[in-house]
Amino acid sequence: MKRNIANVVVGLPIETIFDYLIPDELVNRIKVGCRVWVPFREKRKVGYIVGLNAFSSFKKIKWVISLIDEEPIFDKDYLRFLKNFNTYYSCSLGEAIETSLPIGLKSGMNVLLNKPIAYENEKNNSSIKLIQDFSGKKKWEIFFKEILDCLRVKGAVIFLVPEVLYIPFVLNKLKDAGVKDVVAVFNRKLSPNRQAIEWQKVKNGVVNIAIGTRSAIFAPFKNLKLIIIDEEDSPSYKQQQMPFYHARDVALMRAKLNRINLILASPTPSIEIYHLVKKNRFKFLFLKDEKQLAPIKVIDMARFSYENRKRNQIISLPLEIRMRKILQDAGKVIIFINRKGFSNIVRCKKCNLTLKCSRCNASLTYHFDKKKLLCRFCNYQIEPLLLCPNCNASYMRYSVMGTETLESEASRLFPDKKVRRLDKETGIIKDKFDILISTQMILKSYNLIFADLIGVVAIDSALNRLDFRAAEKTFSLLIKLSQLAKQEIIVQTHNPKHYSILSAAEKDFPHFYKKELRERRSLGFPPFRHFIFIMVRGKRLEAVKNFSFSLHETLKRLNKSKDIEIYEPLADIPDKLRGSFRWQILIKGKIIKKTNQLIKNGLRLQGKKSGIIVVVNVDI
DNA sequence: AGCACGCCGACT
DNA sequence: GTCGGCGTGCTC
Repeated sequence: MKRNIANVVVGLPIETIFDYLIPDELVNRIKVGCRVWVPFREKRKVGYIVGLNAFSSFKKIKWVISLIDEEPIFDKDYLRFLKNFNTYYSCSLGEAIETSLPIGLKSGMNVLLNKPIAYENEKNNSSIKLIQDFSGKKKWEIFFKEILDCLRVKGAVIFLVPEVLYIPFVLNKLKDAGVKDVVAVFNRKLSPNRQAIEWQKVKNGVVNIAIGTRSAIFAPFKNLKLIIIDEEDSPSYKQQQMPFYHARDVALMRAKLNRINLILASPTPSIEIYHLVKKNRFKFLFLKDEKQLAPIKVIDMARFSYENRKRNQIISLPLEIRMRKILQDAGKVIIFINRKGFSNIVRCKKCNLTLKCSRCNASLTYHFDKKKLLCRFCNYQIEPLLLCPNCNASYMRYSVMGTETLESEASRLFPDKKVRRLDKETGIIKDKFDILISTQMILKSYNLIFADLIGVVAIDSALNRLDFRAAEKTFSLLIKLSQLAKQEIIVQTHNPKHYSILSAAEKDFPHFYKKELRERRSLGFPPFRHFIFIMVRGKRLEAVKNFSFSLHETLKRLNKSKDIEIYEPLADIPDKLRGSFRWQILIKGKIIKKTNQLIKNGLRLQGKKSGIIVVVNVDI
């Protein structure tokens, strides 16, 4: 029977599979996985063949214009993975295919592909290993051993790094370790041509190693046997655009379909991975090492608040004294401040109570524009308080702090010392410093910048952050900083008893993870529930709000499952970005597939509205 | 997504 | 009358 009907998907948010007639001269050349040019509306578009058939139930069928690839750009195995991907992340198969491809291939760029060699993929027996390494050195020995073992049996490796900056570092490490193989580099910042070349190297089996950022997880190796994810807990593995995939979860997906050894490494593993590893009794290597983490000293700011208020300083007296000593001995100091912007927590000046949402345990934050205190998760909101509801004796402080303030304060305290600033704007600093005022950027310097003393002055803004990972991020931040300090860390906090700060100070990992997991479980947070956000945006606030609330109603009405909770629409933070208002609906679900199905049904029933864009963010 | 079709208000 | 705003629906 002549299979002259091509089942085609396109890179649009449409789930429909379109049928096209295949011209006679192409019938024997066209294969599943090939790209074709097809007429689509009044234009031509790149289509991806996902099936071949002898019949079509569609009447007004059009002809395939031409064939782009003589050999498939994805095989059956990879297509299976893409199908898993598109159901999980609630996008179309066409969008899934296009996210997996280098930029140029979407617009029909020609590539030269070899005939595929038969390769038998072993199924379903992946091993997962988590490495916790403080030195950032010992893990490399394991990486290299695994890589060499893998290459020896003609397997392929994907090595993921969180930042572009790490790629040359890893390449050098590989060279030093005697890995002479050619390596493909994946990174969406490379030119389209370069991306296509690197991709072809993988596809044609010219290389067996791919290194890169997030998108490297799609490297189309037929013989993939090993995936290494360094700094596994880095948020940069999560794409902040549709489809909102997480490279680590995509790795798990690929590992589920083929026999792959997955190695995840971090000095501070993510809660999700820690839980997964413990639950399934995967291998967990805890590498304590000769270089101990610097001791962390906690300063209870409540006890120094009087002096501080009088001095009107961010740097507390004990920290200043310690700095003076270190600087006298020609040592270096880093003052770490959490965010460049402003903190917006509300705290009682006297008893240090911070206002929290009773339902979510998340801190309420003050929103200057609305003049309201609100919880990000459940829409709980109250009028800003003047007096503290706890002690009734003092009024609430709406604090504000930034890096510039600190810089001038440090210069004033130590006029003869070189004060420098490191944040996203200033970039990586090259000149010497005595005192460095730094943001989160310091953690991206791949442990190249050190100091004798690190003062952490605004940890509370990390702790009171508006997301459920606040405690986890605080804990890992302190541990990572203690890798960079030669002598000690001093943490100024109003929450000296908080378990994330206490367990960091005591380097008590099991305690932290146990406590945090218990908390997450009781609140119905990940990893015990999936968080899915339906994000609604548009130019007109009223339209966005109306749509959100109406969609919320529809979803509520449709939902029959006890495993799915749908929360009231809530303005995103910031609620206006690049001229668009953004609202979101949080959905907590036990099973992704079921939850996504409900969302899909809800969106279909709700219909589209002009000027309103809806995207779905799975596993925030 | 992106584009055509179609149905109401403001205007030469 | 008809120009254009945007709401609706479809793309093999």
